Amino acid sequence: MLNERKLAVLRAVVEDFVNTNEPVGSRALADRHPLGVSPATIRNDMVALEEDGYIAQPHTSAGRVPTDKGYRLFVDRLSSVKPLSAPERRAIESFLGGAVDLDEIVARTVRLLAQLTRQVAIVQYPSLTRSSVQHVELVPLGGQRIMMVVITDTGRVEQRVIDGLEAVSEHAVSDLRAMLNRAIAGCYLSDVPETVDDLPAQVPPEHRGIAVSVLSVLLESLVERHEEKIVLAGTANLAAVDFAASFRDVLEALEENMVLIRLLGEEKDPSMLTVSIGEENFHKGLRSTSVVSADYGVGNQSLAKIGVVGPTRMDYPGTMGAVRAVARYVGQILAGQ
Amino acid sequence: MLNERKLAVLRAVVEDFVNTNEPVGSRALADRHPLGVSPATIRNDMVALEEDGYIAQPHTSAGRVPTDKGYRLFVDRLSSVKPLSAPERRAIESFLGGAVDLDEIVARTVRLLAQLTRQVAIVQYPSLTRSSVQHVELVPLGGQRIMMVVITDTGRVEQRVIDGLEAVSEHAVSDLRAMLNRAIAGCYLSDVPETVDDLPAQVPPEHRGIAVSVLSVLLESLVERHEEKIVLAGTANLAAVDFAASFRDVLEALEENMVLIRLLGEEKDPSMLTVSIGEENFHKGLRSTSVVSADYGVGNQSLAKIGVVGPTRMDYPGTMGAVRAVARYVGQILAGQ
DNA sequence: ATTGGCACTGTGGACCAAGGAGTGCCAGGA
DNA sequence: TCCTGGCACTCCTTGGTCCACAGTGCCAAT
Repeated sequence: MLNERKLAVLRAVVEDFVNTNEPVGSRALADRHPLGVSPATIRNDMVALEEDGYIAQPHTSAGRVPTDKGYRLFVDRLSSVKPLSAPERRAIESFLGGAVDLDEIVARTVRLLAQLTRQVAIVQYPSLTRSSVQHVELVPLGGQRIMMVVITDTGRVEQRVIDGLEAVSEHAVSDLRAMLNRAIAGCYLSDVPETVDDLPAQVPPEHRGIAVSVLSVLLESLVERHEEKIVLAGTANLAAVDFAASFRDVLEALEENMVLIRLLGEEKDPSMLTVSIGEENFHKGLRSTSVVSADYGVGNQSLAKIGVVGPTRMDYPGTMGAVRAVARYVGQILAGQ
Repeated sequence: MLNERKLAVLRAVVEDFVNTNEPVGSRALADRHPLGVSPATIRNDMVALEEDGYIAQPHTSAGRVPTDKGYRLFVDRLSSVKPLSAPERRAIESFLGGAVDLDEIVARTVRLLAQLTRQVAIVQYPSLTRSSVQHVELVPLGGQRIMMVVITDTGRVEQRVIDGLEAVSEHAVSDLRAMLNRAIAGCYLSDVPETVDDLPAQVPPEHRGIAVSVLSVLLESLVERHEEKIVLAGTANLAAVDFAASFRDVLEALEENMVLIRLLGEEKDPSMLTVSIGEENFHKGLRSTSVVSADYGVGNQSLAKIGVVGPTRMDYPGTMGAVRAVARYVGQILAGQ
């Protein structure tokens, strides 16, 4: 059905359309690409590609534009991830290397990715469920309140105030702190629930109430309600694009954290890079955008994801290259910390 | 020069233009406002207003549009802050009341303000310099590293990793922790530098190196480099507006934290509400926007600011009412915590 | 299977005319 | 002195027509 040349034509259509943002005609293709055939032949191939739904024409006497299906084929079979140039890689390295704590690493990563791709970048904080507990700190705040601070091995810090409903002594708190740390330091957060299960029993009865409060807040905040933190940058890059859907819809979608999380969460491809094109996106505001995302992590353990949102007519090889490279560097930086 | 009626005309021009987003003519004014005079008279007043630079016409046969100077006069003398309706106030209260920690309070506040004003909302975290230290925690991370966590009375938590360059014992750390807390708990952050000045001298010589490292990081992270944290919401609301400056410029300006900080920082008015209109803004990308900002705080101590960015043709009384109301509620919530 | 030729078709820009909104000015009236 | 109705003028907007252009689909020839 689709011989080599037709595929070459499709590839050329995608590349030209991405460059020019205008429907591309047979003559232009013949001129700019070494296809070795005349415009007429290309036209014939184009009808075939159009019948199969890979390209479409906005109106009768216009050139062709790739459809989502066309982009999909392009990404899957017609293109390869474009590695970054050496200067680009050095720039990444030095830019990310200067970060001092997790917040800064994440903030820099998202800005970097936005700048590199000239699109909207999304970075997820390292997942809590896949991190392990480094230390739990309990700080009496006076009155009946305690602040709990959990520090993970990935540098993430979560804090929560616990209203104890009974007065707590310094002593009780430090006992509880020691016990907690003995129990769960080094433990994966996902294993925390069963690990602390029998802890209240070990607490002297007079402090059991407060221990139960602390544990319930711990579990609720870290495990059950694993709100993933996400940051975003480069929305200004959207202004350069004209979307089929209204701009506003795209911005609105990007402001919803739940949407972003799900956007990155959709893992079709078990390998590193996932691309979700146009109508493939679950959210209707994002039907005219594509999302390129990747896992990052330390070693071969995935901690979270990063991604880029842009128009369907994006430079897929370049974007994929940037996302992959940044994901790798973030992993390295986190490992080195 | 500007008699009562001319001012009334200006007010009417502003109000109508804000409503319709179209240049407003003398006939429309006479119809929609009880000025008690004919269109011809209004026309005469309009030439006067135009000569004084309060209004302008896009082209000869069009109606008038307020200038920045016109808006300024309107805000200063012709309008009054519009209080929120009772249902609106209840909605604020219940929405903000549900927040559990500082992050959530801030996140909810910014969303609320964006929704209320249908514009871009900015909320600054409570300033570190005006908070007092509740507790300092030092956690040995193993090896030569220590994590320092500072908790303030406003619920803000700052953490930083210190690379000690020498091995530290549990014991040394807890000594240092106790000493630090004795010295600076309850102390305003701005007073911390002088308070800890003579602290190293009290440390046994063998731990003095680590004490100095800890103190320098403490000072550097909390006082000198008082990076103010800022969050933002409602950028999608910008899509509904057509700016003189490009949209992209506005979005870019809003992505720069430094710009936002300075935007809120400009305090012209010693009272609660500050309004900065169009060309008054220092940033060129924001020359076609106005900023309404207010302090919030506990008691009469200001902690930080919140604000709204919108087109110069915004509903000033309504926006100012919303900003003022939200600022008050946030203060109350923080006080109650 | 490929190609040059050719008729066909929407789009977009240029041009023009009519309609309308709003103004500035003036002379008359309270 | 101030207000008002009237009127001529200006400029934008809208709609219509026309034309050039880019690109197509088809066909006959190679």
